[in-house]
Parts: sequence; structure tokens; C-alpha cells
Amino acid sequence: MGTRLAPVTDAAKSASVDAPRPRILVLDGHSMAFRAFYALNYENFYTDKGEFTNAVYGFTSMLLKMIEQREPTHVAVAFDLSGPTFRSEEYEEYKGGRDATPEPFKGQIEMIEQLMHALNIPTISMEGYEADDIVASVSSQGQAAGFDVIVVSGDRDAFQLIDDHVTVLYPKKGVSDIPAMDADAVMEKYGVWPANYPDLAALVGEKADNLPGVPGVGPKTAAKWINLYGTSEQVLEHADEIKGKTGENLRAYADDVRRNRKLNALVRTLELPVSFEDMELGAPDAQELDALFTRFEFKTLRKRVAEVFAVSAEPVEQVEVPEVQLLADAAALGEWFAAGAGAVHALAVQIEQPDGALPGAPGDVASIALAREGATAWVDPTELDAAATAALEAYLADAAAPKVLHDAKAALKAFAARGLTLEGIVDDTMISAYIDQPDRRSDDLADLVQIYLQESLEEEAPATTQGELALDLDHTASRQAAARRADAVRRLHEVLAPVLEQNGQTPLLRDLELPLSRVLVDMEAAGIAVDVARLDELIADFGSQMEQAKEAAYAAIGHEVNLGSPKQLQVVLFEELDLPKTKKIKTGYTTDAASLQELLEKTGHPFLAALMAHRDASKLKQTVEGLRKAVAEDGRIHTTYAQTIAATGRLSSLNPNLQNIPVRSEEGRRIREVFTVGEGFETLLTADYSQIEMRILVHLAQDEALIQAFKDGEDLHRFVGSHVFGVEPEDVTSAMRSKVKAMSYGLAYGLSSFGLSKQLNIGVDEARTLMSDYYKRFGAVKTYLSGVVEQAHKDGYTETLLGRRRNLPDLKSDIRQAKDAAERAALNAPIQGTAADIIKVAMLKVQARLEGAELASRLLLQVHDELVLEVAPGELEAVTALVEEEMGSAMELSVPLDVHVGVGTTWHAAAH
DNA sequence: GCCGTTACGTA
DNA sequence: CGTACGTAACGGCG
Repeated sequence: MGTRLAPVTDAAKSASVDAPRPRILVLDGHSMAFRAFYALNYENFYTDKGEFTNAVYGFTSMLLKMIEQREPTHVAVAFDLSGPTFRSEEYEEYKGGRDATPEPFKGQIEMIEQLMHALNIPTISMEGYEADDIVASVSSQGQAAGFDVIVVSGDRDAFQLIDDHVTVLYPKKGVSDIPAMDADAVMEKYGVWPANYPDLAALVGEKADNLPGVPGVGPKTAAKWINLYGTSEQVLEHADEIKGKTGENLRAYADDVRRNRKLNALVRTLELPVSFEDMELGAPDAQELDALFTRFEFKTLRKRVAEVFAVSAEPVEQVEVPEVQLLADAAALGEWFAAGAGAVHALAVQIEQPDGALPGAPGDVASIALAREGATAWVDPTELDAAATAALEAYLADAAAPKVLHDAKAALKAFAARGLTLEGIVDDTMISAYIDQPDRRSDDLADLVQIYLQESLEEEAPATTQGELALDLDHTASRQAAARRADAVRRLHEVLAPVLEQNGQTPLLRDLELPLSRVLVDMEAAGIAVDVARLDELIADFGSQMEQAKEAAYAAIGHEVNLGSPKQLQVVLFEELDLPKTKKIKTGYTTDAASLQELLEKTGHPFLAALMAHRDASKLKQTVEGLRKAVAEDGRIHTTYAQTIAATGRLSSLNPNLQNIPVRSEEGRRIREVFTVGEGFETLLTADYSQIEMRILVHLAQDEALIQAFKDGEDLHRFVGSHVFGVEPEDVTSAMRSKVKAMSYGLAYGLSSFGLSKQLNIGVDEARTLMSDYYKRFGAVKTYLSGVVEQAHKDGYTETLLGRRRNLPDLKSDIRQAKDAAERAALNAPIQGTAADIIKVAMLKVQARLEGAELASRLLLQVHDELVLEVAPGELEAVTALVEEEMGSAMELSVPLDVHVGVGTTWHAAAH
């Protein structure tokens, strides 16, 4: 048998299980960075400034994975230095014959070191020694100090470190497949125990280190010898006993073997410049990290780092949740609610989606967890008898019983589908958090709990995998998890409510967003009817248009090409056809519509026209196909409105998005013809605000002339044109009108003279003159716009008329691009946001009037400045009047809010 | 299957 | 080198 130096006894095994040891992850940074470099093509990883980042990316990604999977408490990374080591002093040819460092790799080690610094992970390098020696020292000394150690190295010499408390992760290929090697794995693979691995390597040799071994001796032979005699030295002592050519070789190369063994022994006794305490995982330096990720242009990793370190950086204790009371009958329910009368309850409603349901479908209520201060409970509404059901329903419908939810809209929808009412909602933490930070992209309760409560919210009860017994047969764990969520919602509310109050945003929540959720529930439930047959016709129609355009395109170039692939198009346009180069993008030159149009005008090449026709038809086909798939069993399309996504306060629409149905092109408008009035209703009605953003701008700027123009109901663009160009209104030409129109629209976006010139196809000088003439004539607008940016710089946020804020931290950015973009966002946010405020108010008022008058007509869609309603028979006159009134009076501005109403049996027809 | 990129529809 | 969104296809990674 071989020499196994530290046999594992049963006692040792159970001891190590009983007392969990802290765990160090120590990496050979250099070898792993190199692995990453060769695993990922550097041509795909470079920044705008031309820095290559593939090794940094791969290394970081691998590190995060290790931290996630192995959950170390401590981490350190070792690096080589460039100078001589004791090994090269000893043996000049050590690691000789290696190729020069590839150019794109240079600098990436420094970048990794900077990143580690930002993550508060110590990097260690020591003169005269290699990273592997540092790893060995951390490993041996750490093991002795009571740590479990995980070594990550691309060098097989690390195997000698393996023992009961030391595991080596050695990459098989690239940086994605890094299996753990323990003693058994080494034995399995090489036939020797880890302690003898260097003996084996000494005999076989290591090509990568330029250490030749005994000719004719491979791992199999070496392992056989080691298992017979012991160490490599002991093998040499018995060299005489080995017959044949290999025996001869062994005797001839004995010195080489001794040299190899000396050089591949890792040094475990280095005096490390870093203490174990320093290696403990802590919070990263957020600013430093941010700067590096921006420089490296890492987006996904930024998120992953946030995730990984939010958890492992601050292992916050799970907050104790009061024992879950099971509310299984009327008595239990009665007792629970009696004891908590008047208290705010948080509800975590678990909703189940039936298989095959369309994304927007309401889902069913599977359970409700409740939490109030000091108590939690859980109830399955489907398992209750009549008396208990009545008790629960009475509570849910009790407007005097204050409730807090996270994503109340989803719950309301599910309740409504069961015919239940949910009243008394005083907060929706998803919306509160959105009002506080409208830019944050995640609505996830766990993320918000992390941000606002600095806790980690446990995941749902662990899923049982195949072949494993379910451990939660009585659902205790899942009930506890649900109660934990409810309790988190309750405490989130306690944190958020004062924040909103402080910022004067309680009315925005209470009087606008919360009631709006209910309106949206109704709109989503209503959906809009579609003519499926027309939809299918359009699919076929656009399909044949695509086919035609495709044929024409192929004919124009004499071969086939994937017209949907920008990459392939670049080859055709700029290599084969050698057309003039367009605007540069990351992957070469753009093939976007504007550029294709330009190219067509310049060259008249028939391929371009065919390509553009194909693009148009394909886009339209894709739109109608998406709609076709979204038609529910009731023949209607039910979109979902996202109330907490858009940073400005707008709604967004998804699954499908009904806020981007084509309208500008004739062909596109045909799609609007498939949206029809539903059965039992008389007509569709559209009502849209005319020029609402311009009106808001004028109101905010208090420009007297423009206020008057709106009050007089003048043609705004004609009016502005006459002033800017100094002519009578009737002498404003259509060219003049379209110029000031573009300018006016561009104002609220921070349009530059360059942008304006591009859009109008005029010189930059002319654009600049136009802008200055505009501002000269309407000075208040300019004063307002620069004031907004100034104020935003001062406060760090912008505000709408209803107090909706948008934080703009990038205003302080040192990066020009980021700062400029933030300034444009600052210009736009109050205007777009106020428009959002206004139409939201209007929706509430319209809904209230419809309900108050007991009309059957209903709101169906909102498209930012437009509402679509379905009008019941005989109600057209009343509905038209109330919609005009309520939209027009949604907010009192210095200018009138003009509303344009149209009626028709299709959305298209109603738009007139 | 995930993710970034490109392109494009709306206000 | 104009804001705010959502969706889809492609292609490189896994």
C-alpha cells in the first residue's frame, strides 16, 4: 500500500463535522488569470479605451462562483512577481522555454489586483517565491490554525497540499469546469496519495516547468514504483532492483529526479505579510468597485458582485419570526383577528399560475401569510369551511382593517378572479420603494429587504430534487417562509412609510399610486378584444411581403444571406458591395434604418430597398405574431401594466406591450384595426392629450407668450415659427413649421444642436442659429431648463408637480458621457413625470365618474398620453363628456389641457 | 439557456 | 451627440 500520511479516523471525521471550521479560499491568481485568458477570446472583451479584459472577466466570474458555491469566510489571492525565484536560482532553466506573455494579457493582473482591493480581498506576492508557495503557506498555516482550506490553482503541484482539511480545485478546461480534488480523487486519477504526488511528478517530469523526468517513465510506472517503495528518494534507493531500459534510465536520471523533487516541493513556512483576520470577507468598497466596473465596462458582473457580496459580506442573522399560527377554522381566525384588532397586518399572498396560463393571467390564491407586530399566521383559503371562509372574507373586505402588501396589484387580481374583495390597503411596499427609488430596477422583496433592512430574506423552502425525500411534508418550512415574507413586508413598511412622509410623498402613494393599482387591475382584467381572423390575415400578409422582399434582396446580390443578422449584413454591405461606411458601432458599422436610408439615397442599390422592405415587414409580422400568441380564451388581449418600472413615473406595458403598437406607417396602422370593440359594447373611444409635454414645459417655464398661445388655442408650431423667424403666422412655411416643431419637441430631451441638425438634415450652424433664435424669443424656457439642471445638481434629484422624485447620482460623475446623460435625464424627468402624474390622476377621476354614474363603460388601455375606453350601448354621450371633463381638469395648469376624443369600432377608427 | 448587442415599435 | 420603455433575433458564451 502507499503512504497515506494522515489517515482519516472515524473520530477525526465526526469531530470535524461537529465543529464547523471557518473556511479559507486561497487562489493562485496568476495561473487562474492565465486560464481565464485562454478560455475567453480577448477579442470579445475590450473596453472603449482598448483595454483587454478577458482575463479579468474570467477570473472574477470564476471567483464569484467559488464564493457562491464554497461559501468561504476568508479569501486571499496569491500572485507571482516577475523577478527570479529560489527555483530559478537553483536551476536556471526552470520554467524556461515559455513563450513571451501575450500582449493582450499584459496589465490584466494589475486590473485584477485593483479589483481585489476594491473587494477587500488581500492579494499577496513575495519576492523570490511563486504564488504556489504563498498558497501552500496560507494552506498549511491556515489548516493548523483551525481553518478548512480550499486551494484554487492551475498547477498540479498544489495536489501535495491536500489533506482532510485541504481541498484543491483544479480546472479541467477553461474556468467553467473546476472539479474539487480530494485525496481519493488524486489516488483515483494518479494512483498515489496527495503527499506522494510530487514524487510522482519528479519521476515523470513537468513539461510546463521545463523539468524533464525519467525517459520512458509515465504516471503509471511512477505510481507503481511509489506504491512499492515509498517516496521518489526511496524509489531511487531501490533503483538497482528495477530491470530493463526504464531501470537504466532511472539510474541515469537520478539527479534530475532529485532536482525535480526539490523544486516541486512547495514552501509552506513563508512568513505571510497578511493575517488571517485580513482575509475575512467584508463589505467591498462600493465607490472603488463602481469606478472599476465602469472602467472595465462590466455590467453583468457588477450585478453578480452585488448579489454575492450582499450575502456573504454581511451575514446578517435571520431575524426571528414569531411562531406561525395555523388558521384552519373559524375559531382560530376569529381569535387571531380579535387579538390583532386595529393593528396593521402585512399580507403575503402566494399566487399559483396554472400550467399553460398566459403570462398576464390572474393566477389563483394558494395561501395567505399574515404578520402583525409580535405574531404571524398562515391560512389556506381553499381548505376552509363555510364559516371560516366567511370570517376570512369579512376580514379581507374590511376597509377599516389596515393591510400592507408587496405587489398589491397581483394579489388584487388573484382575489378578484375568485370574486373576493380586498380593502384597507394602506401601503404597497413595492410601490413605496419605487417612489423612494424609481431607478432601482428590481422589485424583488428580497432585494428590498436587503437594501432597506440590511437583512437577507431566506429563499422559499428548499426545493427537493429528484431522488431526494421531501423534507417538508407537513409544509412547516414553507409556511414559515411565507410568514417570514409577510413579516419582512411589515417591517419594510415601517421603514419606508417615514421616508415617504419625510419627503412629502405620502399623498403620492396614498392618493395616486395605491388607488391606481385598483384601476389597473380592472383594465388588465378587461383586456381588449381582437379580431383574430384579421390578425391571422395580417400574419400571412406581412409574411408574403417578407418573402417578396427576401427574393428581391437575394436577387440583388446573387446569393442568400440571413437578412436578420446585422453581422452578415455588414459583410454584404461593406465588403461585398463596398458601400460607403456608416456610423461605427461595437461590432463594426451600423445597418440601422436611418443609415440604410442614407445609403440608398447615395447609391440607389436595389439590395438596400429590398432589405428595408424586409425589415419593415418582418417587424410588423413579429408584432402581430406576438399579439396572436397573447389572445386569451375570451378572445381578448390582457396586457400587464408595470407600475414600478419606469424611472420617470410612467407606466409600462408588458406581455404583450400594447404601448408600442405601430401607428406611424400606413401598413402599421392596419394592426390597430384588429383591436376592436368587444361584444356587448357599442364602440371604442380614444382620448388623448394634445402636446401635453409641451404644455407642461410652458407651464413650468411660465413663458407668458407661449401660455397665451395655448390659451388662444393657436397652432403652436405656427405661432412659435412666426416668432422665431420673424414673419406673420400665415407666412410660416411648412419647412419653418417642421423646424420649430422638431426644436420644441427636442427641448424636453436636452437635444443638442448636433442632434437637431441631424434630424432636420440641416447644417450644425443653421441648427445652432435656430436654437439661439428660439431661446432669444422664448427666454423663460431656457431659464427654466437651465434652472432644472442647476436645481438637480444642488438637490441630487428632480421633482414633478406631484412630488415624484428622481435621483440622479450621475450628475456628479467624472465621466463626461454619464454626466451629460444625467443632465438630459434631469431636463426630461419633471416633464415626462408630470405628464405621467396628470394622466394617472385622470384615470382615477374617469374611473370614479364611471363607477359613480354606474356606467358599464370601462377603461381598457393607457398609452402614456392616451386612454382607450370601451363604451357600453347608450353611454357614448355621457362617457365622452366625462372623459373630456376629467382629463381636462386632472390638474390645474397655466395652460389648458386639451383633450382630443375619437370614436370608432376599432382602435384605428377611434383615433380620428 | 443566459446575456449582450442590435434594431425598432410607441409616447 | 434626444428622454422613457419592451420585444425579438442573432450570436457568443456555457
